[in-house]
Amino acid sequence: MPRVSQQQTDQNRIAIEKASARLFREKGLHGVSVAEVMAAAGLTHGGFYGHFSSKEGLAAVACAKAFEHSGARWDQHFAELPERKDRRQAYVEGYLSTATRDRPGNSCTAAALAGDVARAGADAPVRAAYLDGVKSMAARLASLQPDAGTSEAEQRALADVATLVGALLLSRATKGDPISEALLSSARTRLLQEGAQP
Amino acid sequence: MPRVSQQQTDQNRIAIEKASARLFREKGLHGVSVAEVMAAAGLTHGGFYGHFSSKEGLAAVACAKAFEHSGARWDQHFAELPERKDRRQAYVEGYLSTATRDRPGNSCTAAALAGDVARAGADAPVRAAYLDGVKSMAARLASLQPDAGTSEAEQRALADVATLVGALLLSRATKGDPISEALLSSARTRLLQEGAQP
DNA sequence: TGTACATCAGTGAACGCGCGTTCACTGATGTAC
DNA sequence: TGTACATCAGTGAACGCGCGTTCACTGATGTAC
Repeated sequence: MPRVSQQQTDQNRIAIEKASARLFREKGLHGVSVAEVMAAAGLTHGGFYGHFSSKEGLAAVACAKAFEHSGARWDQHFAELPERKDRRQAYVEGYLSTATRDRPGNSCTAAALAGDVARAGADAPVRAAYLDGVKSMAARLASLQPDAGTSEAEQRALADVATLVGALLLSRATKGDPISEALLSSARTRLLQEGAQP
Repeated sequence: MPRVSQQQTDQNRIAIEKASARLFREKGLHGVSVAEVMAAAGLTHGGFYGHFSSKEGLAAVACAKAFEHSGARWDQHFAELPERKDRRQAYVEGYLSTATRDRPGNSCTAAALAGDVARAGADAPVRAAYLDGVKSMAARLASLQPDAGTSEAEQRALADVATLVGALLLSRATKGDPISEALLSSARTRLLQEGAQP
């Protein structure tokens, strides 16, 4: 069943992006094969290079889409929470939950890909997408600071990002031991105390 | 030149462990081949299975050794710093430095392997070694709290670990952009402020 | 609107390559006398 | 102490496998008339 309508082609591309955004977060950039991504999108592997120039290229797109999707979800959620303090609490508690820990394919891209991107070459396309994503996450957290708009708020937001990402990753890596939950809870405590201060 | 003395055999095993402890941290558990590890130890790949039952088995040993080595280095360093506050400051500043960021093969194992271990199966041998390592790192941080010995100190130590690991990983993943240094510096600020409190 | 045909999205076999692991072999080591 | 020989650590070729990527092919799509 070759040659498919333009509309179907677009849908297929979106399906590839969606599947890879999930699978790369779940299994890592080198833990998923092109064939696996294509199968998850309901296609066969040969058609991949009609949509993307390489697996590396897809990684960059998938990373960007994953960040965008999470960001949009938070924006929607925040629309229902007018108070800045409620937003911050919802963000921190949602992020540092066992539900988030147990669904890496569907949650924070910064945490899921940190290790892989840290090792990616300086010219790897995924680095730029990841950098953008981290910046937008930091900007979101800065906007949730009581003194949002100041450079102190930006600074504190960066420390928040580090604490969130570190706690989530360590919690995943130690899952099965009580320390996994303890890491989430102690980071939650620190961040919500921190948020109460100027 | 086959059959080597017992002493040489032991040295070879140590060389394999040392090389893998560095390479796994540098390139990830799946980013280094058995042949690469053996070559770095000055051997050929075939002899590997005389020392270890599998690559997975080596990963567990290498992870444990990497944690032990770092721990021992800090213990030595702390011997010269009698004051708890100086120790904490030295630890935080040493950890959150660009030198540490730029030498992943030689620094924090918890940060270097977090992503890989988070994705490793529940029965992967490396998980237990990693868990032990994180616990000993948390214990070290707890001993540096002003109220060391209390459960609050333990809690705070876990949040410290999360912040350290997150900041280092994100700093590596965003290297090349000023945010990389900003992440280190803002985490440093938070942790040293935090240390000043009860 | 209907028809003829060029286009091209997707298929699946094939490629070259590197991987983890196995194994027959080698010859210095270490032991038994 | 010296000799004969069994042991076994390390070698390097080979295995089967899965990967990223290529490509000849297919036949519905979309266009030109």
